[in-house]
Amino acid sequence: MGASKSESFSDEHNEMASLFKALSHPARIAIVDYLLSVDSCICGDIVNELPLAQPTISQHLKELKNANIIKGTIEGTAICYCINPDTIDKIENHFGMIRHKLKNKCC
Amino acid sequence: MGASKSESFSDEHNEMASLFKALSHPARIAIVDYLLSVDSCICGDIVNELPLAQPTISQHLKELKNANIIKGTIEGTAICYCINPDTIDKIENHFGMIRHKLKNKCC
DNA sequence: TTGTTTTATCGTAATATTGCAATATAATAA
DNA sequence: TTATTATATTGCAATATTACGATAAAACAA
Repeated sequence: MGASKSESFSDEHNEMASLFKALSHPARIAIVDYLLSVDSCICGDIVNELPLAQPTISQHLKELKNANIIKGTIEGTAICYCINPDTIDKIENHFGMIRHKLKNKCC
Repeated sequence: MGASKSESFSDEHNEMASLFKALSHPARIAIVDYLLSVDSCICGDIVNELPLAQPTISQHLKELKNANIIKGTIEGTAICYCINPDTIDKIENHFGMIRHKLKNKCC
C-alpha cells in the first residue's frame, strides 16, 4: 500500500492530522514565522525570504491555504498573506484538551 | 529532487516541523488520544484499539517515541506507553509565541 | 497593443511515507 | 528445554511529498 487509511479514523482525528501535516515542513513553519514577524500582512516578498524556488514556495503556500492556516487576499498584482487566527485557536484548543486530560494521569 | 532541504532552515524550524510531522497521521493522533483516554499508562493493548496491523502500529509508535511525544517502559512481556508532558509543553509554548505575535497584528 | 511583474500550474525526477506479510527478538511460563 | 506472548525489524509494493524548470495566467504600466 502506501496511502494512509484515513477512512478508518474519525473526522476529528483526520482533521487534526491534516492541520499538523500542513505544519510538518520547515519551509511552512518558516513561512508562518515570517508572516508573524512583521506588524502587518505580507504582500509579495515571501519568495525572497526563503531558499526555495518560486514554484516550490507557491506550492507550500497553497498547502497552508488549503489547511486554512493562512489567508490570501489579492492586492493588485501581489497577494497579501495573513495568519488565520481561527485555525490557531483550533490547534490550541486541541492541546488544551490534551493538557486537561494529562492532569488526570499518573505520568 | 524530493527530499526536503532541511539544512536550509533553522534548528528551531526543523525541530517544530519534526514534532508536527510526528502528529501528521490520524493513526498517531488516535494513539495519543487513546493514551489520554485512560487514567493510567497503557500496557499492551494499543494494537486492539486501531484498525491497523501490528507491524504498522509498531512503526507509528516508533515515530511517536523518536519525536519524544510518548515514552515506553518495559513491563515484563509488555511495554507501557505514556504521553511525555515535556514535549506537549514545547508545542504549547510554540503556539503561545504565535498567539503573542498575533496580538500585534492587524488581521 | 507590448512589456513587466507576480503568482499559479504542469510535468517530472528524486525521495519519503504507509501498510503489511514474514520473520526475528525478548521475556516469561510450563 | 519448548511453548507462548508481546513487540520489533525486514523487505517490498503502493502511494505521497518535495523541488524545480518551463510555462501559463492575471494585473498593471507604457
